[in-house]
Amino acid sequence: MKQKYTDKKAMTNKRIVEKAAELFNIKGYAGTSISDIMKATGMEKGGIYGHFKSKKEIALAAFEYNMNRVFKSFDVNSLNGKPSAEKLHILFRYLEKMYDEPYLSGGCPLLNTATEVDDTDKELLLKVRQYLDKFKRLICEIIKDGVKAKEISSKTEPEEFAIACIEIFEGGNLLVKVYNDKSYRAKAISRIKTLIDSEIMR
Amino acid sequence: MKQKYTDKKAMTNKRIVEKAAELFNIKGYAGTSISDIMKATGMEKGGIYGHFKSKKEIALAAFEYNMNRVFKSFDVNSLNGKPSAEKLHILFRYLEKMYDEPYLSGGCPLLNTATEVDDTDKELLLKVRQYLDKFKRLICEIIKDGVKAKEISSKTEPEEFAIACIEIFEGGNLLVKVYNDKSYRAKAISRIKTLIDSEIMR
DNA sequence: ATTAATAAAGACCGATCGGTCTATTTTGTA
DNA sequence: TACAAAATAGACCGATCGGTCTTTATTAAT
Repeated sequence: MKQKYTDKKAMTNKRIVEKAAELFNIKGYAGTSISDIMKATGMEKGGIYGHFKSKKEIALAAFEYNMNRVFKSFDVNSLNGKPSAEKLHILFRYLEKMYDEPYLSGGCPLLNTATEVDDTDKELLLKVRQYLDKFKRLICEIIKDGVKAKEISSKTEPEEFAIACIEIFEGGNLLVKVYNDKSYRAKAISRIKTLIDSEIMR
Repeated sequence: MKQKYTDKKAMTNKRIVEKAAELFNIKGYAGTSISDIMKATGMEKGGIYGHFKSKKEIALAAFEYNMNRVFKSFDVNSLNGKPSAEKLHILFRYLEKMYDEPYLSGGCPLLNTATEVDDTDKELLLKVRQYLDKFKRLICEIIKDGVKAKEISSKTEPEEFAIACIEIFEGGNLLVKVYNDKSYRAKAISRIKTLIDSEIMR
């Protein structure tokens, strides 16, 4: 059977991506070398290049891995039936937990990757954009549902509102870095909560 | 006279810092090589290392240069006598202009530098912290004056408020990068304005 | 057990990295 | 104009970069 080969390949592939994802998120794309990945995986160069054709291919896979790790375990269906404000609150509380070290070291991959590659690598920037769009859409859908259910003022622009939430969140993530203090993220999220409440009809 | 030597040295030093500042802000610390700086300045390696003892010394000077460029031409005294809300509005309008390309290519140096070095270079991170503190203090002082003048509610926490403004601003700067669209900064600033107005007593 | 296919190892490549050192040029002094 | 000092050039260094290629293990099929 061909299954066993494929399994092994997939497992090794995953090991490389996992380790590389952490390195890239901490030291950046330019700051991480193949030899760093070799040390982290315990593999030799030939082994790694049997899985990826270039450093950038690893970086692309690593970024996707980090982003999926953040969002994958969020169950959208668990929000069903809840008021919009609570939905958003649950989302950001979830993110606060996901962004905690050591689960995700190096901070927000969106923030890290965007700031590094925006002027230097279109392909990676596009991937960042895709995931930020996804993040935005998630918030947008909650808002739209809330407006439909007449919980949220119809004057609320879902896109604008989502952008506002994301900017506060990422701004918070930045200050977490600068002051090495997670409470900035918590406070940012509580400001997002205030913003949400101000859009709720009563 | 010794003056002429010193002048020349200072001028060359400035030329190196200027060019390096742009490169570091666009390509990052790890992504910028000495040979990049050689090309940009038209100087040879020996000349550059006559001015700085290491790449990091150049990076430190370059970051300070970028930050001073952003804040230096802001005249705090010009705010005298104006209402607090207008003071803050003037500040962020000023920043919006300063952050426009091509005047400052590569985006916000605070954002760029913090995200790259937070896990890798304590010295640079400290510099970032210093300038972010300065930024925060500037906003804080305006708020405190406003509270004293009974324009702003005494319930407003100056520190918290300043942090909120900075996070929105930097979040906006991040989205400018991701979508390559300056309007995200403008919209972020208009949300900061809304935030300010909500603290004004009427 | 033999053979074919796959995966991984690791020697090797040219290019470039940050940094040093000496030779040369430019500048100021006498 | 001769000399000293300061500034710059550029050859040179070992280390490391990303990437390739051949050899060696490992695994599956016969």
